[in-house]
Formats: sequence, C-alpha cells, structure tokens
Amino acid sequence: MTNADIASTLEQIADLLEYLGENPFRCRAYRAAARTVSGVTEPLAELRRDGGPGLAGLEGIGADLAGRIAMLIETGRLPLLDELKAQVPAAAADLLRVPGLGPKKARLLIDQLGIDSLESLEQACRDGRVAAVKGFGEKTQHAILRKVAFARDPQRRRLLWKDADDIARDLIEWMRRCPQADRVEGAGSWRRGRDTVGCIRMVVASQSPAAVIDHGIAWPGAAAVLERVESATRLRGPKDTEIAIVVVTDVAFGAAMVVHTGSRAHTDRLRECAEERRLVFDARGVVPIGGEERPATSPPSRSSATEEDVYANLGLAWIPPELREGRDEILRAEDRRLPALVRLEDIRGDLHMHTTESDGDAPLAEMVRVAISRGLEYIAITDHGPRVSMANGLGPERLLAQWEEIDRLNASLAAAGPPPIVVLKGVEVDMLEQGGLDLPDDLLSRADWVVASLHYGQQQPGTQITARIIEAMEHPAVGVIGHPTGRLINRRPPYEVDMDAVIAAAARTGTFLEINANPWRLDLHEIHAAAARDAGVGLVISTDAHSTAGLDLMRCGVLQARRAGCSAADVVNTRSLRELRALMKRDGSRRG
DNA sequence: GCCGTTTTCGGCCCGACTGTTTTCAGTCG
Repeated sequence: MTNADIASTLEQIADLLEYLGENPFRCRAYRAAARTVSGVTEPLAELRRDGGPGLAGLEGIGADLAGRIAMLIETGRLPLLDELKAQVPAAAADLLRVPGLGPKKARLLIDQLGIDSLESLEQACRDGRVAAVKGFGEKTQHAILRKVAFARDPQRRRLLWKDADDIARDLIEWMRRCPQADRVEGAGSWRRGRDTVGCIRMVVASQSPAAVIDHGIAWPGAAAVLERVESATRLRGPKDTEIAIVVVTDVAFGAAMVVHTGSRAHTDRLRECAEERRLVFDARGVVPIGGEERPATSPPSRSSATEEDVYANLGLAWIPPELREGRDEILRAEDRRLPALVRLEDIRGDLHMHTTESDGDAPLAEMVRVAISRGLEYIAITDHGPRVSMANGLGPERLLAQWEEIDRLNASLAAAGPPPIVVLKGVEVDMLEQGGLDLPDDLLSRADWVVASLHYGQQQPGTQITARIIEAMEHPAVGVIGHPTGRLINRRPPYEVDMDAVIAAAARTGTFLEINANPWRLDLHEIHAAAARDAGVGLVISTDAHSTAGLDLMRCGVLQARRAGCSAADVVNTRSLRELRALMKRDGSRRG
C-alpha cells in the first residue's frame, strides 16, 4: 500500500463524512491527513517499522488516525470505510464530482429524486424535476446539465499520468524479477508521457511466454484477469486500470515497442512509410513486401531488435516516445529535423512554490534545504497574495517580513563562499475578478519574481478572463502567468480563455507562460505550449510545490514540454540565473 | 479528528459569489 493509496482512502472517507453531514472539522482532519501523507517521501509502511515517533509524529495525524492508517497498512482494509460506504449510495461519488454539486445538494437530489447515476441526473434535469426541488431553480438546473456532460466524458475515466506512473514502475519492477523475462519495458501512453493514461502496456522479450504471463498474473496489483492468450494478457490493475502485457521474441522487441508505444496515428503513418519503401511493418518487424507467409517465430529479414533498427529500416531517425502522436514527427525524422528535447537534468531553477506562510506544508528553510539537495541553482518562493484568504495569502506586511527572512537566508548561504542556491523573493499574485492584482505596484516592483495567477471568477465569459490575463501581462513586474488555462484534469475544464490572444500578448509584452508540473494541472497543455514556443514566448516549467515532495514533480512538467517538442533553449529555467534575468522583461532586453 | 492549552475542552482559515431566497445556504478556492 503506497502513500498515495493511503491518502486516497482518507480522501474517500472525508467525502463520505461530508455527504453524511458530519462535523466539517472532522472531514477537514481527514483531508489534512491525506495531504500530509501524500507529502511524505518515505513510504509510511517503513516509517512504522523504524519505531521512533512513527505516524503520530506527522502533522495533523493524532492517535486515532495513526491507528487507522496502521490498520490500513497491516490489513489493507478499514472498517470505518466499509461502514460509511454502507450508508452512502454509490451514486454520491459521481454526483460530488459534478462542479457546483457539493454534499448538501447531491444528497437532496439523491434523497428526493432518487438519482442513482449521472445518466438519471441528466434525465431529471431535462424533465425539469431538478428545478422543482427546494433550493434549486432553473439556473441551477441548467448549470448542472452543462457540467454533467463534462463529468460523463469517458476521457475522465483515464488515470492521471502520475498515478499510472506509480503503477507502471511497480509492475516493471515485478516483471523484471521474472527469470524467463529477458527484457521488460513499459510502452503505451504512459511512455509517451500523455497527461492521462487509459491502459498501461508492457512489452516483454522472452522465449517462454507462458511463464512470463503466469508471472504477470501473479503480480500483487492484479485484481482480475480480463483475457489470456498465448503470448499476451490483459489484467485489471489497481484503481481499476487496464494493464496489457505482451510477450515477444528478442528479435522483434524493437518493433513491438514501436507498435505498442506509438499512438494510432503515429503507427498508421509508419505503415505508410513502409509501403512507400515496398516494406511491411507490424509488431513482428519490418520485412519486404513479397506476400511471403512467415511463421511468427521466424526471425524477421531485417533487424527489428531495437527501435533504432525499426526506424532506420523505414529511413527515419529514432523518434522520442513523447513525439509519437502522428503530428509532424515523421516528416521531421525523415529530414533529421527532430528537436533535442529538454531533459530533467537541464532544469536549473524552480520558480513557483509555497511555504507554510500560505498553504504549503514545509517552512521556507526546509523548502530551500530540499531544493539544494535536488541540485537546483535558484528557486523563487511564491506564496499566495491576500486574495486567496483560504490559503492564508500574504498581505504586504507579511510578504515584506518573508522577503527579509529570504535576505537573511541568502546572506547566510553566501557567508562561506559561493552560495549553493539563490532564493528569489517572489509572490503568486491573484488577477482579481474586476481586473488588477491583489498587491500594490510599488510592492511588486520590489519583488525578484512575480507569478500572476487566476483563482477566482473562473466562470466569467472568455472575453473577460482573457482581458484580465492580458492586463496582468502588461504589468511590468509580472514575469509569468501561472497555470494559464486553469484546467484540473478530470475535475474541471479550462476557463473559456482565448489562448491565441494570450500567447500573442505574451510575445508582445515579454511575459513568460508557465507549464505547471502538478499532475492535476499540466497547464499549459502541450498544444498551447508548442504554440507559445512557436510565437517566441519563453516557457517556465514550475512545480508549484506545496511540500518538499512536490519539488520532485518537475519531471511531469518536463514531459509535457517534451511532448510540445521543446528543447532546453525554449525553457527559460534551464538558463543560469544571470541569463534568466537578462531575459526578463523588466531588464528591457525583450522589449523593442 | 487534531491540537494546545486559559491542559481534557473549544476552536479550528475565510471571504465572496450565486441563485435562491425573502434573509441566506451552499459552494468554491
């Protein structure tokens, strides 16, 4: 049981308690504990084994929750969860995921209208039954009808990439322990780094497919076997994920990896490439057209043992998995014009993170300590401005006090020679509903780094939201727009923002755009990131970390940038701090 | 349910918006 599993169980309990109208502070305690657990880097199961303060030493986890978590780790079950589930209709979870429906409204609909699914909710809206419930009206009914479409989108059943990554790594490690497996690699949309993953695919090279498949079925994460054939199996994995394991011979491993990694559009185009060269390409390899019936076990006539072989046989350079979406990568691979994609090790700074001053879990010094250990050369501390009161956002007085603390910290880091890291005095200001920012200009002009984000008034019409963002970009102190479209994958659609206008204004004003690395956000999305890059806009990949563990999410943002085809030169936080400063609009170098 | 005492209870982070009310509950961030 991973920390993420424990956290999700605690979240689930909080949802159920909320639906039942329990003490809101009790609900909050479960949510706070879930947050703490997901922010712990070491597996809780090991933390317990060490003796010491153990679980109860963690923030927000007292004797009761420590006991429940211990039981969860030891038995994999929690009686409280089962009891709550017995009291709450199954449809409640679906309804709670509809934006605008909280526990109270969801319960009214279930109790009074007998809603038992999103489908029956949609029907009740169409019949006008929702508007007739006390507390609801025409407008609410119409709003729910619109949001249900988002909640019902089958795309929303896909797993976040980060969750898929945890599962895929566990399965790869397990499969590599199979004595008969010569090579094991993950493929599919997980390997392409897509923001969500529908099916986790594994390719295994082996002479003994039956033994490999037996081993795969014995994986502790396997909940059910959906299908088994001679050299492949489909399993039901954790979180209801579909898992596919394909066993191939060593000589066809490269071809199988290409077929099982690429999107449909990519592999279709590869087949066209093969036809143009009078070749046939499939999961067994690349062979000349000739109509010869070859048995699956015979070696292909051209080498397909590695992906490089396969692409070379088609006259192409090897294509990084993140680009295999069937856009322009084949043409570029033909002309040897593929970009050298940005890598995690190119990243030298992280320019968006929070501390306990606002809604972060770790104090300033702790964030800095971990950032140093991650090899970062510079970071910006960007706690919330005062508009985000729920996150204990900082007004001018507290912000200035924090900046003084940062000055002292930088001084002490530089006391004994070159400092290991430079800490920038930053802030995440809010773009207010009626325009403007939530901190005064004279204060912002004294910041080293300003992220401007939009957290409120997200339902406004697109023209208004776009205008708010463009106004912020025209502010001389604003360096970057944080999570520019506001999407939360599987939870909330982006604002109705005109991204073409935002990108054009970013280019004009010299404002950077963020690729927020949080797995729920990944915002900018690759398509917009590519458009921004093409318009000459500098991109910043930031973790938006709310804990020390959050600093490790940088790799998720790097994947998104790679999918956009970005090289290190397109990402400004691959530069030294000196170079970064020269690129900032305040220094005038980007303004004509 | 946690936490820190004014140490075994009582407070916990809060302000705004929306649509429904007829004075405010529910939801959001």
